[in-house]
Amino acid sequence: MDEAQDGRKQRATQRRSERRLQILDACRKVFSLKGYHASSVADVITAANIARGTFYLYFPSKRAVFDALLEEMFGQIAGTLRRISTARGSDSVLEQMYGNVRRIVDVLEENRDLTIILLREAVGLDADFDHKLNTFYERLSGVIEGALRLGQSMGLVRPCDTRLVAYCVLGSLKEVMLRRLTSGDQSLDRDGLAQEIMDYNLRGVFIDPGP
Amino acid sequence: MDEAQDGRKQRATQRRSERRLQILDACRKVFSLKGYHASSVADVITAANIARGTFYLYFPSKRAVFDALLEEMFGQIAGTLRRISTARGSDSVLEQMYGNVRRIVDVLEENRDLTIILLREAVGLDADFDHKLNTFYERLSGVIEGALRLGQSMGLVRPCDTRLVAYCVLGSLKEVMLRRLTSGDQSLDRDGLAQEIMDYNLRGVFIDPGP
Amino acid sequence: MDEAQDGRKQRATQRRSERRLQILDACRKVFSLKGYHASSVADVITAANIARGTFYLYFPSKRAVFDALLEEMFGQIAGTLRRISTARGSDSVLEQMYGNVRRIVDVLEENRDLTIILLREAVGLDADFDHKLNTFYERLSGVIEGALRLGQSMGLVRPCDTRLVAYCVLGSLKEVMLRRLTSGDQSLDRDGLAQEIMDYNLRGVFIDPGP
Amino acid sequence: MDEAQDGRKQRATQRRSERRLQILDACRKVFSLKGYHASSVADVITAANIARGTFYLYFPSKRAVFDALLEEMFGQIAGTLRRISTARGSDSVLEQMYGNVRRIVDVLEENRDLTIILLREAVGLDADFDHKLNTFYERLSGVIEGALRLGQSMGLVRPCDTRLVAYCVLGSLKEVMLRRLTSGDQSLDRDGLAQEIMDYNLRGVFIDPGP
DNA sequence: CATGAATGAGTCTTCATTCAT
DNA sequence: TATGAATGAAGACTCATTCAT
Repeated sequence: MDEAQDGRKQRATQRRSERRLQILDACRKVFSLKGYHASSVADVITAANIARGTFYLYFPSKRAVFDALLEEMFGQIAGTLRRISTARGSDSVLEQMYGNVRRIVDVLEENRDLTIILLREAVGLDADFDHKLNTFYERLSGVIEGALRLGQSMGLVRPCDTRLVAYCVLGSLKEVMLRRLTSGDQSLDRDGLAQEIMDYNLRGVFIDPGP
Repeated sequence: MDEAQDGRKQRATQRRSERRLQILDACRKVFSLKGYHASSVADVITAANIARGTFYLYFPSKRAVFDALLEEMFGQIAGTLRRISTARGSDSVLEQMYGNVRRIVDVLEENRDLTIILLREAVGLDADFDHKLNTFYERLSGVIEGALRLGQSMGLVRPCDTRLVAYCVLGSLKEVMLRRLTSGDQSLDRDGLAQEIMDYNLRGVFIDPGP
Repeated sequence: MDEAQDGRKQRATQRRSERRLQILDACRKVFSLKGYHASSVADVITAANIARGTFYLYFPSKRAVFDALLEEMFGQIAGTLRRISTARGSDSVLEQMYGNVRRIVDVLEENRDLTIILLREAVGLDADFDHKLNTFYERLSGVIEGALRLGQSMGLVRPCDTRLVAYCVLGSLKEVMLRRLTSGDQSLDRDGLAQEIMDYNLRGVFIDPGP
Repeated sequence: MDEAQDGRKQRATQRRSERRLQILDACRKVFSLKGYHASSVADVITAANIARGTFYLYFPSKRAVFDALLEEMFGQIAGTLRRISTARGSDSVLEQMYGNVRRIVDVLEENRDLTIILLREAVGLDADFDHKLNTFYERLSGVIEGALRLGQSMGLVRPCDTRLVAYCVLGSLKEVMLRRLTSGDQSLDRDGLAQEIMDYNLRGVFIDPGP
């Protein structure tokens, strides 16, 4: 393969990936506005300013776009999580936990559109779709469960059904963020929000009246 | 009106309400299997073994059935909740709380189909639908928030953003129950489940390492 | 057959025909308000305050009612027409013609509902229906054509294609009455209306400028 | 935009308008055969030999086609009418009138399908539909009324209620043409037909027996 | 690569008519 | 005779996907 060819191919690949991003951007906007199911391919191509056929040149189906968005989101969330370190010189465990929660809140708020899509779009329109979304949450709760197990081994987390509690943690986060993002209520700043979530998950709501 | 007529009318009313239940049952089954949006009226009438027109004789639209199911569910849940009493001779506060959680778990498990429908139904396809579902959850979280406020006034609940924490509680319950009901994992019995949920919501996951 | 039986039968027949009239009345009202096609059997039985099945006990179909109304209307119109008489002592031919037109106007205005139905409801929803309505108008134009022929033989009507002109007469009457009844414009009284129609049909619109 | 693109666009536009005409043609045929209301979209697409979706690609609804046909017809009719001129050197007033009637007859006969649709379509099934059709005839009778007024000011038309007489003229034309087109009776040629209609409308049916 | 016209299976809902009671 | 629950064929319209240009 000569260099001219090589260069041409690279540029082509680049153009292709730009186009892809353009479509993804449009979908993010459209889906978050009307919801995945209510958004038609017509909406998408209008927003992306491309022809109908072009859409199918970059994605095999409407659902494939959703998959890509899902993947993107998972990557971002996973990327923010830091393993709790007990190494000498590290921040306190609580501080590290708070950091994780805070960063997740940041990611979700900064990807408001995507987050709303994820939290609202539930299962039911097609089996494939169901499976993808389910898997996504399973992966998330898997990460949380791992953290809980680690915490237990470090004596930081009380004995509990880690699988079940992971779902609790995931569920509380989902519900709070969905309400926050869709209601637009920003009376609490991100710090406060992260703190409340942390407090709730770490300590619950109870004040032990004592013996 | 003579007695014969009276009797006929009564029987007619009864038959009518039986038919209605038959349709509701079919919808519960179908909706919980495929989801509300993915279920067509055709699915429903097949399951109910009735003619297309008969469906519309008992419900003005597909959504009306959903409304009815929603109402039924809310009634059941609301009916299980008991106000925490500190009157002399009452069970301990913790026991009363546990009772509430346990009864909710019971209701949800015993209405598996309905619960699954509620927990997974997508928003976004129909504004009316969205609104109904939203309102339903708002009512639920309102109940929880009221309980938290009461708890605070009784010195049982720590100071917190009750609205936000109510969403946390709701979210954790939703997620756990959805996973349990859809995965079919019954490794934990209902008592254990209620206990875990209680522990999580009351005490969080943390063991304070102390000073 | 004994007399008791006979009496019973008579009373039954009478009840039956009363019931029939009650239904016809309701149909007249309903059809004239919404039009035949837009009126459902449900509308009719509500208006008649009878059960669905009862309707089909007295009429084999919705269209059959329309036929009956049609017949009734034709009878009334035909009944108003008087043969023009040239016998000594009769009113003048013009006066007799005016009388006919005037009586038709009366009948149509006094059966406003029925008239509107007839004039508005056109063909197109079912072949049977088409045929009935067509026949009705054919009978009417037949009567008019007969009158024209008679007029010709009496030297009162100019030579013309009587069939075609009969349609013209019928058409002009239909259109004028439809507009009058549906617009509610009563700026002209019945006398004036009849006079204008007569003038138009007898003399046309033209003033011969002369030689 | 380069020339190749330009050419492509032009051809596309042309194909589009051809398709549109193909559908309009099919509708004309189908509607005139069964009537607008009785014709289903299924009938139309069968006749046009296109897919269901294609129909909705060119027209937003079944009624929209009707609107288009209506507009087309009105344009044709309005286009045939010539204002009566009394300028020196013009044809005689009678000849000009005859010309108008004759041309209308031509248009109606040459658009047989369309004419039949217009003349028989039922009102009452759809308010929008009713309104469109009504407006159409109001426009037509408006044109006629204007002509009558002009005639009066020129001393050609006798004093009369121009509005009412306009309806008479319209009605007579409608009825005659409907019968002619649907019965297929062509015993009279177009010249004779126009002459009869003219005579009827100008002079009526009467021979004044004189004093 | 890009286009957009064409497709057709699938959706909810209506309503004249029948029939067991 | 009267009832009204049940029927099911038919209707208009949507939209993800394909494919010839």
